[in-house]
Amino acid sequence: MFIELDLQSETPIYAQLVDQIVEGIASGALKPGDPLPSIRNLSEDLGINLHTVNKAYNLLKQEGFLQVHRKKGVIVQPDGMPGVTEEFEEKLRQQLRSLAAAAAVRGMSEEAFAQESKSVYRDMIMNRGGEQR
Amino acid sequence: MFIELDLQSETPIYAQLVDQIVEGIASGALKPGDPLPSIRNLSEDLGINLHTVNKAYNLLKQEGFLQVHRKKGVIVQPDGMPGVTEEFEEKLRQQLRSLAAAAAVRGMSEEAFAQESKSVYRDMIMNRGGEQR
DNA sequence: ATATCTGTTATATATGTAATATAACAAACA
DNA sequence: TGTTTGTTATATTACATATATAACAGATAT
Repeated sequence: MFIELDLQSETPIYAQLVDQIVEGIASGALKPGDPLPSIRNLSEDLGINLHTVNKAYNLLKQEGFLQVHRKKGVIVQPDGMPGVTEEFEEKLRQQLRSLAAAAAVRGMSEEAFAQESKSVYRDMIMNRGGEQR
Repeated sequence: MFIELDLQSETPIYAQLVDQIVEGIASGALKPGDPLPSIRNLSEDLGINLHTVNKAYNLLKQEGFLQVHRKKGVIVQPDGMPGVTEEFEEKLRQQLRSLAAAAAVRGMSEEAFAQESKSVYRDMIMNRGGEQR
């Protein structure tokens, strides 16, 4: 796993972990069934506390992106990722609204904003095999 | 001004204020030079503390979206909004990356994501006169 | 069986942010 | 001369973040 933390950032450490793991799954670097480091291992590798990693793993488990077994440890959800729920759509729209407003006020056009969204999505997916969806 | 606060939300009150004012400017509901309610008036209207409104106004002033005068009170930036700086682009990309990853993992396609971005932007601008940019 | 590693849970503590409550000050205005 | 403006200062409450230990029970390997 390639996790880089910015301890000076205003975004909490646990949130950075969540983001980067989700991005790892989206990019294909993490595939369904893949094991993740144990809480203690990862926390030690990153030089942070056990509970910070635990919080991130639990959030991802609650969202359905991870499974946590006594046996297998922590693995990427092998039984299909959660889909586009109405709840997620609503959250997505709300966040996009905030970004779109800030962009529009600064003079960024609708096309530029949509294009930026598109290329960010594409850059994330790029090096993924053709096996998904 | 049409400000609606969700006191149960996990997004801070001051951030909700910032968001909605920026959206007001983006949508054209607030035009350059338009006055905003005084700190005390708005805080009383919304039933929140003076300092919470002050914090929001100050952030917007620092970003260049508002001007604060002893004379005129608080007004929407009349001398041209800040443009698309490199700093803003970077922040925008980072946030879009997080959203795009969550969308991709859930199976939302690149086109659907870009389309969502586009329509959210459009819905925000809709009822704006043709006077901008 | 014994030691070890897993996630899980419980406490406690330090730090920072968010939000509130008062209070006061100086500039501008009617 | 009051009144309203933004501004600043202080104090307090509540909550989130992150850390430090400690212990427990299930699972695994020696």
